[in-house]
Amino acid sequence: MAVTIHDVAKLAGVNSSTVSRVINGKATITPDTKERVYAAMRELDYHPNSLARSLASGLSGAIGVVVNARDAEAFSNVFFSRSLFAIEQAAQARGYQVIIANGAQSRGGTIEALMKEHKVDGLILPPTTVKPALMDTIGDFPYVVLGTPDTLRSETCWVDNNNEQGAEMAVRHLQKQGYQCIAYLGGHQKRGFTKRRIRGYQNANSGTETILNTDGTAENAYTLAFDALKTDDHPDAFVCNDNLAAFGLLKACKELHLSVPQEIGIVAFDNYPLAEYMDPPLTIVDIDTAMLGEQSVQLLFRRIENKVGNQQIMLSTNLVVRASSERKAK
Amino acid sequence: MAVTIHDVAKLAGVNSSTVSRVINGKATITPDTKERVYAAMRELDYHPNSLARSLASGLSGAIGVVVNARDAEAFSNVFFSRSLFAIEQAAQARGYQVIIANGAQSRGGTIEALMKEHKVDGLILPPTTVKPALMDTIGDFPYVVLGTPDTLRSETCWVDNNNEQGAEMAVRHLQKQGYQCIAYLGGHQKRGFTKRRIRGYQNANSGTETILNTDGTAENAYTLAFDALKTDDHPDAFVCNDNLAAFGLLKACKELHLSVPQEIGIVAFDNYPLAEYMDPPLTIVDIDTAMLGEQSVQLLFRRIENKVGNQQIMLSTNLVVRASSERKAK
DNA sequence: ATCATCTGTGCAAACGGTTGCACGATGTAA
DNA sequence: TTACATCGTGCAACCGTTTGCACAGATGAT
Repeated sequence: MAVTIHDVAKLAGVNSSTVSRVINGKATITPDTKERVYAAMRELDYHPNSLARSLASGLSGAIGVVVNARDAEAFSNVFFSRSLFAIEQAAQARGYQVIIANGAQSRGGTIEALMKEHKVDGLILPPTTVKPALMDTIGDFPYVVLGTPDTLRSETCWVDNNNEQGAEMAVRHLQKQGYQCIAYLGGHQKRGFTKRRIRGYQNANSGTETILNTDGTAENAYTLAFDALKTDDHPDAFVCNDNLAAFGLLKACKELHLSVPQEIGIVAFDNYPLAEYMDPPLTIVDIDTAMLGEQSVQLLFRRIENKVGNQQIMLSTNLVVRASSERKAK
Repeated sequence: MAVTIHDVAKLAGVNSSTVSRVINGKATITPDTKERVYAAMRELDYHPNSLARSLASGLSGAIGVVVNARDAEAFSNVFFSRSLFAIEQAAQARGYQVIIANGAQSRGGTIEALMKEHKVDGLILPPTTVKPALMDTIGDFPYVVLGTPDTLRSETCWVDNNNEQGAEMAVRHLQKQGYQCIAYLGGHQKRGFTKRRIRGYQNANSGTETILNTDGTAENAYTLAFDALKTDDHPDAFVCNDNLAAFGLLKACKELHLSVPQEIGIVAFDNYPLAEYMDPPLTIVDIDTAMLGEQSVQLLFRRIENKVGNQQIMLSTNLVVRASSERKAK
């Protein structure tokens, strides 16, 4: 049915191994022969069967991106999808396919299946999957964790943005703007990156320490912020764990007639598309998700080619200053 | 190196073809034999090589999801990533892998490569790729378009939500709430789904027709809405093409001290995570992205199994009524 | 008891490439 | 001229499955 390498070989008057070598460019071939092969390929509209290729070469030509999302909302968070965009781009540039696999850990087997059934040559994993059991089965199969694992931090291979540094930067910025009493708002305490952001907050904070952890919703952030702001000695600035928290906070400020940034300063993590349209526009600790995605793929390829051992890459974050924290500005 | 079907066969004392039949369950096998094979598989921790399997069976066991995103923002739009979540889920339930491929049309070849190199058994395509040239090369390869193609609408296979009906529903709802002069705000005119929403708006609208197309940004929506609302006989309600447009509109209303929903009613397409936290919470024409994704995969599988010809599936939308359009409520 | 049918399993040929080895032709140095 | 690399290509084994065909033994009908 489909045209194979043998058909091309016959038409070009050479052996199929020669065609293979022309395609892969690994051997020296007479320009004349090469031309005849190319011509035959063109004439027959030949496309090599990647499955046969993979079987023979032992390489699937794909990488797997594992996600751990319960629902569509978790899956569609900007952090993840922006990184995925960069991952796909970098992989495509190297001729690799990207396979996404959600909820891979739940059945306890999908990650293992992806590797052992030779569906992928390497994996990009979320930090939550990093557990001793998995690391045992993964052996020296190439993988990169996108984020900092809570455990086995120094023995695994990962790429992350520096959340601690980001929070420190946020606090220092607020301090420079003259805010005195800075609080931290939002995020589940149990999540690693929240913990690290809070640590950064604590490192840089010199005033009273106020940490208001939420369940992750804007609603909850609103409630907690409202209560905190009602008190007499309320905080005059907040570092928010994400845009949702900042959104709840803004609402609370509005209702209590506290002006932002005059009375309350706000810096939030994550640059949501809406952040700059908020009222006032939000100052943001921006995570370079594109760089994060790209670096993770590059590192993964180095691992696949066995050029390096486990490595850790920490990218720094950027502060995007907007009106919500610029006291002098207004 | 890796354990193969032959190792299992040897240990179980049978032929490898028997092992294959046990795995695939297509033939009748003596319970006793079956048990021995399973035991051997367990003992050796055998995982069938999917590449060899695919080569022999001619099926890759993967579907490709093609996207057309220039940048990370376009890629991470909630519509797409929510659908992708559902697609992945439905595919996984059938034991299929999901491969994502971005910008596949640009090089003019990636879609073709995915099919002709046997990387996928079927494709989910964005409407923008549907052009006569592609349909020629795609032949009877299984595919489903996620959205309504602008061309070849009746000859292609697609799944979409009923944008026209959604807009009609929005207008009728606003009319019932007593709004008289309803405008349409947002969206590029050239995009198919925007056109269809506008058609729905026109179908149901009985007052003056006002269509304010934007470049897609909240900024632009703000500007256009501001100008429109400054006039004496300004609209008293808007159907917004997306949440961003609604966001710009809300800002304009606030600055002009027009209260929502008393003076201005708003309904917007797409249920962004922040929509219900806005002030006031937005009434939404909700698209069931999960259903959209699932239906497209189910249809694709029917095509792969050659059970059906090209089909079109149109899903209706739901109105989620919140404060932004409930005049009587407040 | 005989013959036809059915069941479970083995054999071997695909599936469509890659690649180590061999070998003739050509080039280079003595 | 001889001896020895080097280069380009063919041969054939191999990657790990699936599957059509064959066949022996069990089953059932007559």
